[in-house]
Amino acid sequence: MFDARRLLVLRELAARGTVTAVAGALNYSPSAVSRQLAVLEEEMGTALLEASGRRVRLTPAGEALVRRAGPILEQMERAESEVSVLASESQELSGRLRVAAFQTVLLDVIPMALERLAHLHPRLRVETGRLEPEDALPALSAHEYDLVLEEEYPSRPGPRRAGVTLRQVMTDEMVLAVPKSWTRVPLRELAEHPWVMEPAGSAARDWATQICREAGFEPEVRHVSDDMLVQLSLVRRGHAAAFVPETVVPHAPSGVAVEHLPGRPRRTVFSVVRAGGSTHPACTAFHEAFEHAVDRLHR
Amino acid sequence: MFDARRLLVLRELAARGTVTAVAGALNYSPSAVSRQLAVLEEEMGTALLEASGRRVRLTPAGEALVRRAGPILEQMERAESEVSVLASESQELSGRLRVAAFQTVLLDVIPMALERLAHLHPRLRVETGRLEPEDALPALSAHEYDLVLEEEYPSRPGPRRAGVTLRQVMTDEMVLAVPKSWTRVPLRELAEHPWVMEPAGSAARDWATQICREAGFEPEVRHVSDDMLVQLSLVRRGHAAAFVPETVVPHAPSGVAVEHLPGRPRRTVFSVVRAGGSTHPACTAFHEAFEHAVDRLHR
DNA sequence: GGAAATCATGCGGTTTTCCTGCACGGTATG
DNA sequence: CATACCGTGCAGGAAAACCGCATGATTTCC
Repeated sequence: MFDARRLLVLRELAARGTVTAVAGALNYSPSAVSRQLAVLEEEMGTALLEASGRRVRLTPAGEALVRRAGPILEQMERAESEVSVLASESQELSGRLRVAAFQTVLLDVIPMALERLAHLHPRLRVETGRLEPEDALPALSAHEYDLVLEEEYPSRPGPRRAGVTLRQVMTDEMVLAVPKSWTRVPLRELAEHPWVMEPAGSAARDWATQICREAGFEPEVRHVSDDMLVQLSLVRRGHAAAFVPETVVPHAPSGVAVEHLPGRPRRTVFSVVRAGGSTHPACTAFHEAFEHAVDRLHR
Repeated sequence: MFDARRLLVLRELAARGTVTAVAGALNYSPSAVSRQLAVLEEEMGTALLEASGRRVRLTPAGEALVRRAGPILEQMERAESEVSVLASESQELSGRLRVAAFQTVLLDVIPMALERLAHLHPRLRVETGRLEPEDALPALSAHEYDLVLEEEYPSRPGPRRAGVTLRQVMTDEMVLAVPKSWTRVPLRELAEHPWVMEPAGSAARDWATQICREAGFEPEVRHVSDDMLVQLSLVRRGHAAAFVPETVVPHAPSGVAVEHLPGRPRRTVFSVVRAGGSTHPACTAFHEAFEHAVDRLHR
């Protein structure tokens, strides 16, 4: 019988294409990954990959094994979660939970949630990191993180994904931030003013652009930043208008005026975990703490 | 993530109750088993077993993990089988197949099947062993054997079991063996003669006893042996009558007369494999060779 | 077309893991 | 109360796993 943990390596290889990339994702050296795969081939009694130029390609047997890997690893994680649930009834929650998030929740909600978690579950070690949305899912399935927070904007449904469980954890009104020096103007009259928006291709940018178009103009994006604090600074100095989530408004310096948008659109924030881990007590505890923090923040 | 192979150890513990017994079944030392379980507990982050007298008992978490173990190990084996099927399309069948059987098939059918397998799949190493029927299933799930042959007698359905796949591989007429010196007599007139039968509690013994009772008498079992050759020797020397499968008749020494039984009852022989391994090419090849051998034998 | 970058994979060498044998402490058995 | 039995620690030796580096092959880029 083979070591199922090696399936993680094989699956990463299928996803990333090169041994070196897998090594980077799993914090191994390339030679270690190469050896792991060689051992897996021995255990399986057949070749799973073949040289293809300077890279390697999966054989049909390798492809088949990758297809089987998901359910196996998911079941293993389900078992782990169930055992942890049973264990948490009689002992303190412990272990490690690695959470990836983005700036606007890292600013306030996450620290508040961490505070509560540290109090309720002192032996649970919660690590956080920032991750670009496109890296989130790969990092999740590579076990680089255990829980990823993502955001979604109205009428922009995100892609539906397999092997993970989503859960909405907060919603957040999107508001308009403009310099106080500007006269109070309706949205459509900002056509002539410069904007600061997030980088092209991001969900926030797409949504912002759409809002402007619906208001009848194409925004002049003079500044680009995915940092809300940078955006607010630009707004304060009179360089741009911006759409920001309500959560960051308390961080807005004086000189920034905030207005509701028509229809009061809201973004939603949800957590993504590997399907097998959705019932893990650490995951449950994080959700509880996160939602508790959101409650406190909204008061 | 934990090493799923340790689930095998845990499951054996659940089935056998003591660390020492597990060690015996898996060919490990008791301290190795103890260590494996301790490591599994570390990997799970919680206790899976607790001391109970001089033995050890599973905790609720341990019980839960055992329940999860079956599907996980089965899926892993299914994956292994699928990979082997793919591999056998492009390369010679290799590896090892451990087969447990009982005497009457070990005498002729198995050697003939081995001959064919050695010819068709020279790189497949087939090992055989003899096993008491009650040890067969535990040995199968402990991966001590990969395929077990069992026999079943008419109107004595065996227990239905989970996690394994059965397949009928031959049927065999049960005949009456008596010394040639005895006058040709119908079954019912053997009431006064001594019998040799298999040990009490075996399926063969139960069936034989039932046959005699249906013929109107209680057999006088003067000799007990599970060895058909011993039984036939006793018959030849005039010490007993016996029921034997037709397969062993060629081994009967002169001096043994064989007669059909009323209704020509047949025993069936079937193979048992772990459910995940039923599609493994080595398993398929064995079935093919076995059935081929049966065909040749019946000609 | 050749130099440089990229990629997979071997080879020492060190650290970690895993197993056996043995001994010890605790528990049932007679 | 002696004896057998069970689980588990502790050396010690064997195997596995990892890294860094070097090598050979291939692609990319100038």
